[in-house]
Amino acid sequence: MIDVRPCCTMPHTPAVEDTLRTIFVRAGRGEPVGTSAVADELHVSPPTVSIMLKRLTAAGLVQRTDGHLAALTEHGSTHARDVVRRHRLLETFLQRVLDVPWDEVHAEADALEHAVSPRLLDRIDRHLGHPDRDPHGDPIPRDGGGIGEEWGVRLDSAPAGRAFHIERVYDRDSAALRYLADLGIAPGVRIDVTERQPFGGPLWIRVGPDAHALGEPLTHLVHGRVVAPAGARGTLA
Amino acid sequence: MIDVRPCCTMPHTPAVEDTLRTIFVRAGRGEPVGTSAVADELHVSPPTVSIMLKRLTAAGLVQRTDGHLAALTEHGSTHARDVVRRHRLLETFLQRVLDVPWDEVHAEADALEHAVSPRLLDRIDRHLGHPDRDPHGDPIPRDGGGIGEEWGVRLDSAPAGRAFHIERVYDRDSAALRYLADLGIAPGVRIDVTERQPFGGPLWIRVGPDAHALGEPLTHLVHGRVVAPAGARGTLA
DNA sequence: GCATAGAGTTAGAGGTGACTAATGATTGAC
DNA sequence: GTCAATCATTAGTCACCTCTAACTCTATGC
Ligand SMILES: [Mn+2]
Ligand SMILES: [Mn+2]
Ligand SMILES: [Mn+2]
Ligand SMILES: [Mn+2]
Repeated sequence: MIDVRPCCTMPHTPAVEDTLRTIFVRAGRGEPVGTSAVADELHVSPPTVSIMLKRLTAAGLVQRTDGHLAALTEHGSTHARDVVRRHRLLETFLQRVLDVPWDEVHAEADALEHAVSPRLLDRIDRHLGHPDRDPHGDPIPRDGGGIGEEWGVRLDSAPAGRAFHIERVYDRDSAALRYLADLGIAPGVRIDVTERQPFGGPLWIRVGPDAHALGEPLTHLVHGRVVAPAGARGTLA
Repeated sequence: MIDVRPCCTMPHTPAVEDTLRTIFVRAGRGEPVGTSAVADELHVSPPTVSIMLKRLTAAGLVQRTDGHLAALTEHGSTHARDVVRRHRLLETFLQRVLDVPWDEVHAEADALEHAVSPRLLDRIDRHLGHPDRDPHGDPIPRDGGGIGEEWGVRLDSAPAGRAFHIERVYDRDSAALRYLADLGIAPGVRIDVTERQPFGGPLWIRVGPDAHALGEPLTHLVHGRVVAPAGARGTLA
């Protein structure tokens, strides 16, 4: 049995920080936060996460809800946001200063986030001019709140015949990011949704002059907002 | 008892890497590498180092000599040099790109050195233009050997009445580095040794127009070479 | 109703890294 | 020559992180 223990007496090890960050991001995306889901993202076994969640709960950083799901307490959120801030600032720095490609920054930041001191992070933030968003369009939390964590509309639920403004692309899957980048899909890009096949069939889009069919898993990674009827394109073409 | 185990089966944890680096640097300075000395530098207890040295010995990375002293094997040297390369490249990057002050880069690099991937290190090296030396004048090891680890003459054994070209300043003691920087003492600077007091008394030096007395511990941190009689100054003044 | 699949947890174990306290070994002082 | 200081090691604990194997629970399907 694990004792109840205030958060401050628990060391913030890499495993603890990674778990907090994962819960924060998954919950932000509105996905259920279960033991196995977290285990998958962290590449560890479910028992490892089970024990970790128990420790985090005892420390008052996590609350368990009905069906074994996990949610951050307010205190847990504060710590998680700090880790997310480090992670996203580092991603931004790696891309802007060292030209690390889009699909590699996540893995590098995952390691570095546990090794940057607050002072160093501050220098990085200043050097970048206090950026708002990381290379995937994810908001960088600030001390005073700042931009929220809202994820907008997922591409697979965008209506056909409308334009779609891409705001965020989920950064876990490196190969998927490379593929999407090849297609020209990135935050800030506007695409047209031309056709939606039912039952998990492909979603047809246009990126500039090029048409592409996206499989369902890919569409789950892209978030943004529906902006205008695609009919406007007809007047241009 | 710890089994004999080839190096490749032993994880290169931060504790392992820090120990290898510390042995490498201490040995490079010609100082005896004992359990307590390493423990002091790593801020851990002697038993912790004792056990670590036993593991490193079993892995074929360290050899114990006569009086319990430790020395790196050739294989151990290879790994240690890699850690030192990461450490010094990071120090250089932090200073040149992020303006981290001289006396802080060591502590930051001590944490980051365990979190940079080979790919990222390569990008850092390229971004810096493959630097030779870190902010303290320490040589950055390269794959093909490169500059050696020689430490030159220690300032306390420089003769009075001669000029002294500073090549390296030992980077462990942050407060000492700050003090020396205030005095204008840094790699590449030339000073004049004006007077040597015996029995650990102060060493008098001139940095440009300013005269300073250095206590013995400080003189142990500065290495370089004796370059010319200080009498040459008289013709200038 | 019951079997099965999926998710979560418990049990048991091993590796790493850290500590304190006690014990050996060497050296230097008196 | 003995005592004390210094150094290294051993012994004994403990926390953390990870695993596999086994168990529980809860839908879901037939
Ligand atoms: Mn991480
Ligand atoms: Mn990101
Ligand atoms: Mn280190
Ligand atoms: Mn250095």
